[in-house]
Amino acid sequence: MAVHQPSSTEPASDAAGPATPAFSPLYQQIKGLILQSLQAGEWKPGEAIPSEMDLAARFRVSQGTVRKAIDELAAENLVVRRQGKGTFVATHAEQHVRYRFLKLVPDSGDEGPAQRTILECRRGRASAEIARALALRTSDPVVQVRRVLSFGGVPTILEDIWLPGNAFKGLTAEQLASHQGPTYVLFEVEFGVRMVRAEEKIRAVAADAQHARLLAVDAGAPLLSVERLSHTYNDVPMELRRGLYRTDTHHYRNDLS
Amino acid sequence: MAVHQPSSTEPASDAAGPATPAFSPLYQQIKGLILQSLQAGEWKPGEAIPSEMDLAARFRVSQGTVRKAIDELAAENLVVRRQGKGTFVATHAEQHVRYRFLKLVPDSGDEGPAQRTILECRRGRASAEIARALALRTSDPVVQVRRVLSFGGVPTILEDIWLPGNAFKGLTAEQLASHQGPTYVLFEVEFGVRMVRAEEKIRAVAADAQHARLLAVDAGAPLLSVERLSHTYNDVPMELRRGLYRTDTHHYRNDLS
DNA sequence: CAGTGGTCTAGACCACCAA
DNA sequence: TGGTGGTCTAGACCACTGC
Repeated sequence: MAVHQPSSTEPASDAAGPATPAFSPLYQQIKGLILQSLQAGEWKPGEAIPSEMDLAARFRVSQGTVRKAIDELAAENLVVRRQGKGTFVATHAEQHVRYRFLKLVPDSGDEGPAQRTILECRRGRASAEIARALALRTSDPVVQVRRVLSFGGVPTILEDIWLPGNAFKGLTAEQLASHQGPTYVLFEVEFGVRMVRAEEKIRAVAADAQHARLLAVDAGAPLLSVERLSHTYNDVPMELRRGLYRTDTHHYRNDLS
Repeated sequence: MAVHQPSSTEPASDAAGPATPAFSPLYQQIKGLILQSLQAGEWKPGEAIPSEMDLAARFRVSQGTVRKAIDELAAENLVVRRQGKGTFVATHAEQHVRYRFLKLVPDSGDEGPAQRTILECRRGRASAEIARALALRTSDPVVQVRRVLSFGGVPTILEDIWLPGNAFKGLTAEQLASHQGPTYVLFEVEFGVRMVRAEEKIRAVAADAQHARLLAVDAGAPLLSVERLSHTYNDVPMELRRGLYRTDTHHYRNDLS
C-alpha cells in the first residue's frame, strides 16, 4: 500500500537520530514495492507483470504514478515495456540485449556464438579474498569454474568464475558446456538468479606460462584483465569473474556519455 | 512550433518513398527544438535555459510535454535540473561530474589532480586515417597534441590527441599546460566545443621503447590502450584520442547495467 | 514571498497487438 | 474488438531556492 506521509514539515520529533526526514515520493515507494515482488519471484523472468491499471488499483494510486515507477525500472533494465502487449521481467535471453555484459567485440565483421570449453567446475570453500568479494564468510561453500571461450576456433577468453555454493547447488560442467546462449540465461532458468548490475576493473597484464598455453599466445603477451563483480537485486553480489581477454583480434568496447 | 501531425493513418500518399511514416511524438519534436538551440549556442554551458513554463509558452505546448523533453535531455547529460533554481546547460566543470570521461582510478585511496606535461602541440594536415575518424577530408588542418599525465609524480597516462584545426584555431601548448580542471572545460570555455558522448576501444598492448621511456616502465610492459572518439551535439566527431594507461597502480573502472 | 522544478491526479485520445 | 502501453493535457499541491 502507498504510504501517505505527513505533508510539509515533520512533527517536531527532536529525538536523536538521523536528521534526514528521508522523504521519498510515492512513485519511489511503488517502485520499491514492485522491486520486492521481483525479488520474491512473484513474476519470473520473461513473464508479464500486471498491467499499469492493475498495479494502480493494487497500490491505490493513479496510473501515472505507477507509470513513473515502471519507467525507472525500465531505465535500469529490470523490466521491458512492449507497447500493446505489456511489461515483462527482463531477461538476459532477449535477442538484442544478449551478451549485455560481454563488451568484447571482434575488430571487424560479425562472429557466431562462442565455443565453450569447461576446464574445471568444482565445489570448495571460499578463501578470505573470495569471501570478501561475495559477502560470504570464509570457508562458506563456493563453486569455482574455469573455462575458455573461443571464436572461430581461436581461444580468446579465459575466465575464472566464483559463485556462492548455496545459491548454485547442483551446477555441473555438463550444464555449463551444453546450454544454449549466454551463461546468465542458464543462471536465470536453472537457479532463478538474475544478474542485474556489475562493476568491472580492467587492467593490462602479461600472460604467464599457464595463461599463455590456454590462450595460445606467447608467454608475456599483453592480455586484458577484467575482474567483474555481478549483483542481483538489491546490490547483492552473486558472482566474481576474472577474465583474461586476447585483444589482438578483438577489443573491449565502451560507450561514455 | 509544435508540428501537429495528421492523426491515425497517413493520407494514402502512395508515391515512392520511405515507407516509414516517421511518426514522432510531440515531446520528441520539442526535444529536437531545444537541442537545436543548444547547438546554436543560444544558451551557453553553465547558463540556465528558460523555465518549463516559458518553453511551454514558446512552443505552444503543455508544461508536461516540455518536462518530458527535458527529462530526456537530462538523462543524456546534456542538461542538469536543479530544483528551485532552474535547468542548466551541462558542463564538464561540475564538481561531481568532473573527469566524467576519465575512467582510470587509483587502486586505493584518492589522489589530487593530474600534473600535465605537454610534449607536443602542433598544427598539421590530417592523414587519411585521422581524416576518416574525424569526418574530415585528407589534408584538412588538424591540431595534434601529445601529453603525459602524472599522479603524485608518477607518469601514468600518455595521450595523443587530434582535433579539427578549424574548430580549435589558436590552441596553444601554454593553454593546455596551465588551465585548471579538465581539458574538456578548456574546450568549452575557449572554443565553445562541448563533448557530449564518446566511444572507446580498449586493448592490452606491450610498451615500445618510446612509450616505455615516457611512462617510465620497461619496454614490453603491458599497457592499456584506449582509443576514444568524442562527439559534440548531433554525433559530430570532434576529437580522437589515443591513450596508453599504466595499470600497475590504477585500473579502468566500468559499470555495467 | 514569488519562481522554479517535482509530484500526483484524472481524463482523453492514440498506437500497437492479439484474438 | 478490447486490452496494453504511449502521449498529451490541465490543474493542484509540494519542496527547494533566493530575495
